[in-house]
Amino acid sequence: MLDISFIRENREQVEKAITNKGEKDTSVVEKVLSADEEWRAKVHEGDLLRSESNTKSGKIGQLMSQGKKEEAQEIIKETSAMKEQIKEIEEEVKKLRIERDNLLLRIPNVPHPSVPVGVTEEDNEIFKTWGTPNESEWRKPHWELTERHGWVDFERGVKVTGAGFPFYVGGVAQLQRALINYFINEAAKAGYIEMQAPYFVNEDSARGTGQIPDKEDMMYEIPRDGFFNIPTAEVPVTNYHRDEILENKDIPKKYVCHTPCWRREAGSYGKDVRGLNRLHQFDKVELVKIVRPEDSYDELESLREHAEGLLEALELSYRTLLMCTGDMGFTQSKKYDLEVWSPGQKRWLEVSSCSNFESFQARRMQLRYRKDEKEIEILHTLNGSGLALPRVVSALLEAYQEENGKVRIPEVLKPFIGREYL
RNA sequence: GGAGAGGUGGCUGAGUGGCUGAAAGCGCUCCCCUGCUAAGGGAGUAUACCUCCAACGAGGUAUCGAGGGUUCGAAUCCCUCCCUCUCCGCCA
Repeated sequence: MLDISFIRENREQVEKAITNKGEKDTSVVEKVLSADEEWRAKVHEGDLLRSESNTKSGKIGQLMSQGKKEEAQEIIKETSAMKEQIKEIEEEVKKLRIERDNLLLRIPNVPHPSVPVGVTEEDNEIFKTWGTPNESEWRKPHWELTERHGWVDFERGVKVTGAGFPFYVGGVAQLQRALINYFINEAAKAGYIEMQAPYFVNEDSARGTGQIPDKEDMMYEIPRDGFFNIPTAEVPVTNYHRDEILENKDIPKKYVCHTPCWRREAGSYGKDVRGLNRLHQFDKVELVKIVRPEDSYDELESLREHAEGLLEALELSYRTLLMCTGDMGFTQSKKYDLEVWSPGQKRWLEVSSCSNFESFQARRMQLRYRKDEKEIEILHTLNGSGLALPRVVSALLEAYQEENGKVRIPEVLKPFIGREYL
């Protein structure tokens, strides 16, 4: 959610942001401004009336205690008349407020000036490439390897739950656990506080990070209890400090959290979802930062570098994309995607997405800090995967396979597994 | 899940219809006093929104778990929900 006064003062910039993010109709800005004006006028009208009524009610109290019942009766008549009017205005205020806020929630975050303007993924900028994508023909896709070794059981996953909920068995289960440990350890070294979070969140939390409204279809729901399964640890971890005013000395906050993630992924099919490429449940280690506004872009770079460092330590070739305005999503102001090279599939797989939300999420969730004695300011939030597990696993299996079908264990993971081959 | 108790400011805790945005204490900030230090005195110390102002600032409204209701007027009375605690049940 953008600041309404920011929209008031930077109307053209906001309209341009909407266009650049791929929405043709910018009339929502016009609408939100006029709704806001209407709302403010009504609020003022109500405030004045209530003030008058409060004064009169006070007088009634005085008169009553002095025993002047008749005089009091006079005023009671007056205030009774006002009562209905106040109620009416209050209802209108409420209606206008909801109207304004609904419009406000439909305005996307404004992209940072450094973000390339574009429409589709074609327009994303290749920010950097690390390593050389291995093109050798003999390398098999990971699903052949996992099948041969019995490492991932898709069929029984279907039987027990449904498509997209595989079992990991033996080597790959071990590998995933090793990766999770490695990722968390690295984050801890970099100053992130390790956290374990709930796997369900309530509606307020889903709204806080921007999953609702509009993106509730991505989440699994537990309607009986009013919960959503988390689609990413971003949701519980960022909401951890929702509705709080943090002390200046406690900023920045940096958290690392491993959770399973559930996503309905409606409408996807074909080779995109083959093997481990796209699942309904997957594990991810997530990095979340809550920082001072003036630091957020530096923090985005260090977040990206941290995630890149993990792939480098695993010696997996990757590239980093700077997402263009049209491909970056509603809530972000700047976003990098990290894509690892999958030598068996000969394609890039997204394994991390590092974003700065500026104050967009923090404003929704009233996440603030005391800047000094006089001022309280909205914080900036960021998050990035560090990293998403299944695609790292597939790239790893494919990259570390040998022609005889065996899979070597990367150097940095050996301490966790304790042998040469998986 | 059943029975009972309760949710007030950064914390502790008063407050059962008007003078309570809220006593008192603690904490914190600033000032004063004091050379003897686990001392004393004073002032200040919630958040959001609206209006006015070039600005410093001034004024108003709302908020005592959340939402609704009663009333001229609600922290205080009524209803619903959420949460916490105690006992019982269940349980990794």
